[in-house]
Amino acid sequence: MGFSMDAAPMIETVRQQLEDFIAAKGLRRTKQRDVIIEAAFGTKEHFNAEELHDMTRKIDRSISRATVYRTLGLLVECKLLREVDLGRDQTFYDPNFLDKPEHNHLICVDCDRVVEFEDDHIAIMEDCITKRLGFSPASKSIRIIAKCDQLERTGACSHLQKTLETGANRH
Amino acid sequence: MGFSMDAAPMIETVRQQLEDFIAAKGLRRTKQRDVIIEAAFGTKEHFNAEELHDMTRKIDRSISRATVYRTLGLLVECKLLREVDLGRDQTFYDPNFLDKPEHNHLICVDCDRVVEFEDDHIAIMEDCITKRLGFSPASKSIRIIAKCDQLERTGACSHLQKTLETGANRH
DNA sequence: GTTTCTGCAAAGGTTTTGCAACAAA
DNA sequence: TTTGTTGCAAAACCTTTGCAGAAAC
Repeated sequence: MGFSMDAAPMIETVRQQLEDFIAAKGLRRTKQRDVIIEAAFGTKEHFNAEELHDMTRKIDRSISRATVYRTLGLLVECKLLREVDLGRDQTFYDPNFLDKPEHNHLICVDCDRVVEFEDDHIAIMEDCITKRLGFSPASKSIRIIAKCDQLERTGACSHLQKTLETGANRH
Repeated sequence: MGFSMDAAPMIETVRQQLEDFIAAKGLRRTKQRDVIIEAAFGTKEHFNAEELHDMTRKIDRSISRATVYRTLGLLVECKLLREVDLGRDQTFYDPNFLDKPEHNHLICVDCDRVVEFEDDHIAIMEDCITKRLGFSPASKSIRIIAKCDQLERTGACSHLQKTLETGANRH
């Protein structure tokens, strides 16, 4: 659940890109960094540091929280991973920006679902606004907070059901 | 600096709105809450809890950090204040949503300036996207990260200068 | 062999909370 | 008088960091 079928080729791309970054910076490739990448890009879900730590420990129990935090910094720095603000307390990380560099997020207040979406008009509008204000575009993050139609209509939402059953996404 | 000339009438509106909220919930009006409101809405700048605590202590030195945090929660709950994510570590609060309920933020990576803007097209687009994905709009937050044209062109930015001189906005 | 990396535990910074005294209604 | 509120200090929480040993080059 939550794991992509075609994650394997993606992970090779990621590994290569990190290796280049490591070489350029005179850093070292380690077993821990490989495991953390495997965990981080073996899912298409967003995760926080604690969740990634749990995922890595399923592969190698000895990996420490500190190493997870340090590697997350590295992965963000070399642009393999992006920080996303989902309106929760911790920093979340999104492994899907390699596939879809321009996507944004809709967050449901009812069922906590996070839906990714792309829209070409947004980029154009962002350009206009930025220039109008005397700046140049650097990046953007559009977060839409929404209410679940399914819940409103039927009184139940499949995602909320799932969340309650598995205890996932609790915060 | 950073204080609005017509803050006084605004504060009366705020006080009234909080009073209604307090009455409806069976809470109490206190000296501390009055002071915190005076500080929070006596500026048009965004602030974090620590900064608001400093501002209140200029009016009444005895007000504690805990009360500031608790009152911030109250003000957000009754929609007088809104939390904004400026990409920094702490939560910031924006007192300008009463005046401009639909505004968004542009944040400069060069000079840390935060510019508020409104744009009617955004609301329309947000509606389209939300409905397309099977949700109903609840709220949105668009954050544009930009680069300062002034700095790029002239090698200096008035805001950056000011920031360095006064030590404001440091983080 | 040198330099980077790791795990541990401790520290850092922000926000929340338990509690006894206090103030509002 | 009752109930909500405050200030203090401690706790909780996420994240970073110092250090000695281990691993990569």
